[in-house]
Amino acid sequence: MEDAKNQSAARATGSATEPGLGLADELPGGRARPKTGKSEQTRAVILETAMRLFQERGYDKTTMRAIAQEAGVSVGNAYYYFESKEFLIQGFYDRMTHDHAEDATVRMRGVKDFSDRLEIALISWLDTAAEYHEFAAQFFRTAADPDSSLSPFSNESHPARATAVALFREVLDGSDLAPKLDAELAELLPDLLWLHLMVVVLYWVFDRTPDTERTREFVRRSTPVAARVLGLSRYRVFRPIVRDAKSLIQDFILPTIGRTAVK
Amino acid sequence: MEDAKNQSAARATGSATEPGLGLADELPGGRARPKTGKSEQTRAVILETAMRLFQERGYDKTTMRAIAQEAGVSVGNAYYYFESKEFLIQGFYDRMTHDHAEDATVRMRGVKDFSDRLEIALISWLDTAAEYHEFAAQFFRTAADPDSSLSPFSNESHPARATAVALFREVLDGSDLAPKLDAELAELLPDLLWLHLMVVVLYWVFDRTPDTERTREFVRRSTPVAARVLGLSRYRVFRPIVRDAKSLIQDFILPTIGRTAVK
DNA sequence: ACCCGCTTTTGAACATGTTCAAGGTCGGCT
DNA sequence: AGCCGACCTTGAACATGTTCAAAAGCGGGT
Repeated sequence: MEDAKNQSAARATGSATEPGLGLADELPGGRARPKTGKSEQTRAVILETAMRLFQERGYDKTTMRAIAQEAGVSVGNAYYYFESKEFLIQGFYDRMTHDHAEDATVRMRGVKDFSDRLEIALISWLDTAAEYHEFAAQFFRTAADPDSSLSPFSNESHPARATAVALFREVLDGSDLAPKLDAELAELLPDLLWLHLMVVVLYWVFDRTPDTERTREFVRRSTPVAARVLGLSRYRVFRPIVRDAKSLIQDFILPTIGRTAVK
Repeated sequence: MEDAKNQSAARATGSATEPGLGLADELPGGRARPKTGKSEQTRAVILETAMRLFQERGYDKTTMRAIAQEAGVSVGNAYYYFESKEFLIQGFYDRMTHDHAEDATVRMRGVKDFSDRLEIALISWLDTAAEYHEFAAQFFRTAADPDSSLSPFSNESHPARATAVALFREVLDGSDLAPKLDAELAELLPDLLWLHLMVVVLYWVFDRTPDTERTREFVRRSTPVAARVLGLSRYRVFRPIVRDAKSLIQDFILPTIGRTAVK
């Protein structure tokens, strides 16, 4: 559990932040390394090829040899840029998060009702992720490993989560519910709504209905309930229970998922 | 996603129900097959050996070759009894569920307060699972695969879940809370509490504190909140929201997790 | 005793993720 | 030009889960 971290690894760092179309024109005369751009390009080719093959054949059926061959490089070269096969998934993760945030923002424009905004954000995720549902299960298995850096919670260095949480902050802030809420609670909500998305994702992964219609219905049904619970939270009677829930979330949930926004 | 199910597999069926000490003395002159007991014994030896090695070295570090060698059989023979390496995990799963139910029942004896009973049941699970925490992560990754028959929800043929749900029914029924609850809600609760356990398990898998102290604290803090929410549910004001939540659970949660008790 | 068919067992072969020592490329320095 | 060192690239070798055709028990019918 504490080993296997000292081989030739330690390469394949950073990047993975670009949605996929980067060509490294930026920072022409960078820090201290020449950075011909050639290297970045090789990396990009490998990633693009992998993502395409994953989508065409699924994760398990896509071999590293096939990726290397299609990308026109050697197997070892792929490993020079990506620590393991799993790390190639990161590409999807980042791209999806980016696309989702963009799409949801557009769709929410003009909508004020919190429940509606939340539903839009979640449905938007389902639409964005739709084309990957086929092999999402295999990808999910990997993401569930706490030791993997691909785990949605835990493991720092995940700007994707920050992007997603920011989106949910927008869901809340742009709604008519925001001004009515307790400030402290409002502070926790973006992370909590992201957690709601994680639950939806879990549901979605297991969903085998056509077009994941069941998950969509689940979203349509659960968002109004969530909205209603939040709406009620400001009444006096609930003061104590809201306090409990808040501290529970603050002390035990957020610290575990990477405290994106907490101070 | 729909293939690889027609090879030499289809063996390695049933069983996996015994906590581990079965020797097949029962049913001496069984149905139609001789069933020397030899076969069952080989299977048992392989399973026991595998479980021991998993515990000693972890899941990934235990090779099928090592299991076979230690068990004194050939690799192929292990595959004759177990469809894959993952299926060996089932042994743990079943044993733990059994031990947990037994231990929790004893510990709850005499305790009436619902919150206390729930806490006992959950802490009991943590104690039962403690020795496996080391390699639980690796096991968890497998369990997260919707296509795997080891997934805690979905995939029928899991008596373990029924056992666990029955335990939580006992948690509720033996408490002072039971008579105060709406009958319909009470019917859903066992499954819901089992879901609570699943959340705790998720938390536990990611928990790296000594003796998983953080998870224990999480349990101690979350059970009173759960109890309070349930206690409140019988008041009139909440009628509508309870109704919403109930139908949400009934229509979307339970059917997905294998409707252990629903009718 | 012998053969038949079934279950059980074997071990070599296969597939695929991963490693690694060796070599190649390239920009700059002398 | 020629060399240096860092960065890239290669492909064979390795580790391990899995398959499969063949062989080895084994029980009963003749």
